[in-house]
Amino acid sequence: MTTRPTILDVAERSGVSKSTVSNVIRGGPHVSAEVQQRVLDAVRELGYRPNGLARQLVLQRTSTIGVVVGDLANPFYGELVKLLERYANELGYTTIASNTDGHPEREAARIEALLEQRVAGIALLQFSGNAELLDELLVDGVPLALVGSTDERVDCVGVDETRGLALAVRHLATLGHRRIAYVTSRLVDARTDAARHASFVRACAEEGCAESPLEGATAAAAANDIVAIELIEQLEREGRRVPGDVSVVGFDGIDAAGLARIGLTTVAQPREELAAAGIRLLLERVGAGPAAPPRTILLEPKLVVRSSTRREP
Amino acid sequence: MTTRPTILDVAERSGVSKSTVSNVIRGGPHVSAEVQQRVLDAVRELGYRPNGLARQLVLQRTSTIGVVVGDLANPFYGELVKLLERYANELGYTTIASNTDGHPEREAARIEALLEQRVAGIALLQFSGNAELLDELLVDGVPLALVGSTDERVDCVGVDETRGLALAVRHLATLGHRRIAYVTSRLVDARTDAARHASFVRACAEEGCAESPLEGATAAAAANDIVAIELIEQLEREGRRVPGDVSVVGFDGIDAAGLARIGLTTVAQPREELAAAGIRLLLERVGAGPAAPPRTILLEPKLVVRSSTRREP
DNA sequence: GTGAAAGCGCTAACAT
DNA sequence: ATGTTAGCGCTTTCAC
Repeated sequence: MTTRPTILDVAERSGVSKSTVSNVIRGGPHVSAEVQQRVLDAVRELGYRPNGLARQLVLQRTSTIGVVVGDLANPFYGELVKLLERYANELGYTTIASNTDGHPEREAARIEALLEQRVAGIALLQFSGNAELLDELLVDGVPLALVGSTDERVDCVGVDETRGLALAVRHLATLGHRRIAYVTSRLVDARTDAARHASFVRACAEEGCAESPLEGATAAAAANDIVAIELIEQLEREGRRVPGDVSVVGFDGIDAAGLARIGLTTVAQPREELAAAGIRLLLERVGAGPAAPPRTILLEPKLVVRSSTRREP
Repeated sequence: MTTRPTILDVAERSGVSKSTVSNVIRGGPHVSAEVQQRVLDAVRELGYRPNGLARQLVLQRTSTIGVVVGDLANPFYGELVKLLERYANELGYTTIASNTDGHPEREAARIEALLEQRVAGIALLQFSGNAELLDELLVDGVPLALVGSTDERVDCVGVDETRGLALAVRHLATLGHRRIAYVTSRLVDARTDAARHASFVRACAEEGCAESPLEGATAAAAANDIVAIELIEQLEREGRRVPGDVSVVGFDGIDAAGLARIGLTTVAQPREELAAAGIRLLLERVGAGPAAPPRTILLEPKLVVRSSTRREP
């Protein structure tokens, strides 16, 4: 046998029809114990493995969900993808993760590929914000969930960015800082960056602080933890100590931030909840169809104070 | 139209047969420019998207490769998965990444699911070493590639662990260290851990060093960078400075190791080459069939000296 | 309780 | 150059 056994081979070997084999494999009804045993034996002897492709084709639905992420090497998203897979698995779904490296064209291409595989739905992790693409997906009725960013038109779960940055800026203001820089990098997706920067500006206004260039600032809020950690590197290379000369606060709450030698004060996102809600939203959408109104879930971020921030002398 | 258009709808709309549609879609031969245009128009107007499931079913082969990884949240593997996907894409393949959390049962289950999806092959990233499982896969003729670990029975690409630990131990010995600890953690897969520990022991013998418990050691070699970084944390929490009181060297070469505040001396693995060779090996196996003898590619690790190691006073 | 038959959407000979 | 036809492996009525 050079080719894989099919359901027909199992049927032949156990002396029943393929419908009966199908019934026992899927735990269907109406199978006598004796026949069941015969079929199971044949399955084992033949090393039969059901063809998921054929099954999904005839069922007209798959239990695969696509996960598209900008940068898998960013541990925050690596962990999110991992959690998304775990929760999906618990509900009987598998995931296909696709990395876009932050390129909108790649993003569109990966989504297209996912759709050709007829995934049940797609979780978008660092969505580029490409409105045209989103429109197409929406008119196509593709079940979608934005995780970690928001858009009124689709289901999404994210952290309250406004509140997160308010937490960060207030913390800095309480420590006496008044001139605060906002720092980002190319690796932060535009959408997230825009949201955080806007929230930063608002928070500054509320707390009586001013956004300043890094050179003149006594503190800095970074777009995320990776940026924050790189910022600390850069600052210290230039001879400005953290937190001695400048305080730094990050966003996300990656593990590395908690290392004693890093000690990054940061606004932590609840990763487990983000993933759990993302999957829940997505699968509810799969069930409800495109007509149901989109929902937004806003989770509470949490300020974790460590040693990268201190009172302005 | 509540259901997705099929190739038949396109055929009808453009007034040709479905084979012709198929021909233009796959860039097949024998299509007049005029018909081609008509078909393309219909595709666009209908928003037709080929059903990859159906195509793969009839083609009897898929262009998906499965990637099973122990811990996606470990940035070394996150990046590896990302690179694997990139190289696979370049060759016209897509990837499905599955996380096992290091559980052998989950590993077997995820592989089974991948096989039911009829993936063309599987890249195993932190393989548990489950010999029974490996046997089954081998007799089934599943194209396999071990990335980052080795086994004579299958294709694999890894770094020369023996050489890597020799580099680490020699470095430490040159600095005057004689009592060296080997440190690991539960999160390191057993297979990798065993290989590295064995290499460590051999290197110690060659360099005239002795493996010592951490308490009495002046230096430590960690199973990987994550362990090394955690070790530094732990050591300093206990009041032993790094590298003042004890030198630490890691393995892998993750980005975090290069941060000034971490400054971890480590044995770096060439990630790009690992990924590129992994995909190449796997796809060549897909082409060559199970009969071809397995190949092992051993890449050279590189010692990167930073500030976590120094001369023993 | 079990089997026969009709597809799911597509590709690939083989006709025309 | 285009159409016809026979499946790929499976699920699912509907008979028996």
